Amino acid sequence: MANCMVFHTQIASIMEVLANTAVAEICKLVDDDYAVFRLEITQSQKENRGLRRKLLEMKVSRERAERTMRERVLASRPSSVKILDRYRGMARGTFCRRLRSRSPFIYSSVPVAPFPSARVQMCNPEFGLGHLTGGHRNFVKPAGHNTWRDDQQITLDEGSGTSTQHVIMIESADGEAAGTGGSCLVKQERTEGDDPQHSREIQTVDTGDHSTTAMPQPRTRRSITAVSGMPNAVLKSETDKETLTVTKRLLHTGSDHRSDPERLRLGPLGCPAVPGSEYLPLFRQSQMTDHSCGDGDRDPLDTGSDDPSCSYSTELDPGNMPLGLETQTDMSRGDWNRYSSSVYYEGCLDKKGEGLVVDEVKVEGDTPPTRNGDRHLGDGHSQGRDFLDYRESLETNPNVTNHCTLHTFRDGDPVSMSMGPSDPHGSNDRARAQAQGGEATSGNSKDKRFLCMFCNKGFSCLQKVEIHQRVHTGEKPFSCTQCQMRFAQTGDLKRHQRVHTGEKPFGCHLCRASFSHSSSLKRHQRVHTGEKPYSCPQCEKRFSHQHHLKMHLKVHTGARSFACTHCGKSFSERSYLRIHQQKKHSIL
DNA sequence: CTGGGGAGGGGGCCC
DNA sequence: GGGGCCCCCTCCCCA
Repeated sequence: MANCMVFHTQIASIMEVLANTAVAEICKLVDDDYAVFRLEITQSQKENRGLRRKLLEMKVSRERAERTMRERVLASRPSSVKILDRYRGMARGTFCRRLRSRSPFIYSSVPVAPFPSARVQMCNPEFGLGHLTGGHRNFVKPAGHNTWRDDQQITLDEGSGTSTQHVIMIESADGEAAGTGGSCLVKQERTEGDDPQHSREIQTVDTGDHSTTAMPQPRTRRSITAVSGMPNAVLKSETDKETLTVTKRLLHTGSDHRSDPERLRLGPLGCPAVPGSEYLPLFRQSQMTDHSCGDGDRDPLDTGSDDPSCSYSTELDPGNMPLGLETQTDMSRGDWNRYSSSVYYEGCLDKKGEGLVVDEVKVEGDTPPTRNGDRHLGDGHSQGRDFLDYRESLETNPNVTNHCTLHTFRDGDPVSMSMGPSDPHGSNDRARAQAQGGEATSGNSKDKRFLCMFCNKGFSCLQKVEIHQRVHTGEKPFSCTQCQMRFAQTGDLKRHQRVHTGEKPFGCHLCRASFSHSSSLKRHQRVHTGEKPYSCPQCEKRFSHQHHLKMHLKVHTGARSFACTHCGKSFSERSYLRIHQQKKHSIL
């Protein structure tokens, strides 16, 4: 019996040992698996971060590529604004004026004249020779001149090269409405070499000619407290000696977001540093006023939609000169497209002025989704389109606050009024229609649960989302072996290859015409049916072709977008201009 | 010669 | 993958 008890005890102890061993092994396995899982999770997280980083880099690289493209175009245009290296002095009594120019390097009108450190000056030969110092002509606007013309030359004097100065400018959108009576504040900071008597940092300067004329008091006076905050742009010369900090802050948030300087502040279009130039662009934004009531004063180079990046006909109403930086933009002719990226990207130059650093992608969605203007932002075809579509997609984001009254722009866009064959009074663009119709995305239905990470648009399956997102990422995995063109969708490539093969599978059953596009056939068949779905809203004339209507609308608007650079003669179409130049100027 | 209009080519994108 | 729509571009004809 005793032996039996001992035996049982031994067995029990053995069982316990075995159990403990088993538990230990199980725990070890669990720990190992846990470690493996953790490692995998960590790796996945790293991959995710890497992908996000790549995605962001892709965006930035695309943005830079576009900017480079624009810079090339802009570089060929004479800039009327210069930032001088040395301070040349400036007379007292210079007022803050609104700068406006076609140049992309238009900055701020900063009335810093009373200070030796004045560095931003307005110069206009028309106003007479001001104070000549050091070979630089600084012009002071005389009494009686309340306006600045397009052709005014503007000189920005950066002051002495040894001092670091900050010019902070405040203006408000309602300054536009304030007309000439508005004012702006200029905060000027000097970090070294300041004359104590000029150490005032804040000065309120009336933009009107109050010194000589009894202009009404400005309706708006900005508080200097609004100056505080981070500078929106820090620009540094290549010599790294001078820093010009400009802050613009919107003090009045009116309903018209077109003039929102925060939104238009600095974009890739706004800060293109001219290669090889030491001049630093500060702003290029709303000076690109393009009034539809063109009076022929447009820059011949400004060919409307023809010039994707350099078209900023800036026609101001002399009697209603707004204030400060020009922030009004007339998008009535699709000008949004010209600097769409500047609208949606907040950027600033890095310290070396090497390029834009995209801080964030603004998704305010207050940009009119016009694609009727100029879709050519960059290379003349698809590059700009991507951004437009990206912007357009942003507008469809239900999470995006849409402050913009889209119809406001479209009302001014004669082209978009009657473009749709089914809807002669607007919204032929489906995305636009969706946005306008309140369905911000096409994926609100239950079966469209796969959302685009960029625009939140919904799709029914993951693959469709992936294809759609190529719109945003610019990915074009399908390339043509014969012409190196690339496409985001395989169907597009297949269709494109008919260009090389000559295949035209879509034949008209009423005639012998055949087409490579099904839509071309359908469009062609209107020849037989007499269908003219595109009607002019102004003269009730109808067209079978959308482009016909678009061209026809120019008859009403008087738009002449294509100007000859040799004789200045304007044409409504590029082909007319080309023929003219071939015949008149022997330009091929 | 100019410019309005007709028509086709072709890419982007969505369903 | 195909169909379809939208858009821009270009060429051509003709008053």
